[in-house]
Amino acid sequence: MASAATASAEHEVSIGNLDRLVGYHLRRASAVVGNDFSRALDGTGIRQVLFGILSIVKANPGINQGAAGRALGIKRANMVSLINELTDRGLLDRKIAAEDRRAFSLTLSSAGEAMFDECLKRIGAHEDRLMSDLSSAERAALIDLLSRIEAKER
Amino acid sequence: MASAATASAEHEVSIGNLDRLVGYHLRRASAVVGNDFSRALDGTGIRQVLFGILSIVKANPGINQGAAGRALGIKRANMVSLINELTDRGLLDRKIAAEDRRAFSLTLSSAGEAMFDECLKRIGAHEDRLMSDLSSAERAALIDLLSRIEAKER
DNA sequence: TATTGTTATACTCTATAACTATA
DNA sequence: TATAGTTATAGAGTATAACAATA
Repeated sequence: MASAATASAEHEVSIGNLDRLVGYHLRRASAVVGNDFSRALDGTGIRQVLFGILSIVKANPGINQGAAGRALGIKRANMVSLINELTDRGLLDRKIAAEDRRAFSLTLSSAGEAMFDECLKRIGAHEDRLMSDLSSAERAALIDLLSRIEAKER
Repeated sequence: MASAATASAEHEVSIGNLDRLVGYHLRRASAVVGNDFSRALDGTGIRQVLFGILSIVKANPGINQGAAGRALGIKRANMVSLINELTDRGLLDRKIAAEDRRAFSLTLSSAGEAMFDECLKRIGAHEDRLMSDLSSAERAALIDLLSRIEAKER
């Protein structure tokens, strides 16, 4: 006894087996959040990846590109232009690492700190808005479930 | 009293505030699942988007490109080459819709049905593997939570 | 006028291979 | 030899604008 499809804007369109796939819902939910993230940070020029870098540099001052990229799942080759973008904008300071002259030591500039704080404030509001239908226990449970899937990376 | 970071491969790298952001974990988990999806369907030439289209056409025989794209969050312009790819490979049948001569009516060919079944089988195993640390209740709860976030699309 | 499908185009993200300079 | 950063390049995914045919 499948319940009749509720009359929606598009007449009777089912997504079929997709509806039971975690991967499909991850993709869609991630896209919804990503789009709203962009709107929330509109005018800052900061995108999801860039905020990730600011966050990891803030948490690990002096970290180098490779380690930051590894922690974020970004390939070294792709880190180059991202780090350039942030240093060119004056948000990151980059200097040759004392212990390893091949590496760059990254820190947030004061402009970077300010940008980080502004973004974090907006992101907090953005997440609260999108997660408004979840209790705080559900929100924590969601993060826990997602982390357990992330751990399956290979 | 923050607990000391467990000694991991990379020495003491924290992702900072990212760890409390649903959006970050959605991105990472979605990437992990997407990568494993690719490996699972290796050799079929079917990617996540393409499987989505096969699934919706199977569930809604005769649907047109626009409606399928709308249900999947794919722009009409981007549907064109995706549908071409599937029809060129003989997986989809496309014919001018009787009721609206502007539109194409899409159905799975028998090769498309076979491909869908094969993919669904592999995807089932892939999801079971990735979700092996979640109970079935947790897996259902996860899909429910993600659906509630998807509903926030605008 | 609005909608279906189309073309052209561009930007972001991601992936690989080959190079340099240091270790 | 291995690693840090770099360059070049390619393929996906996604976004917009403008057009023809049909509604």
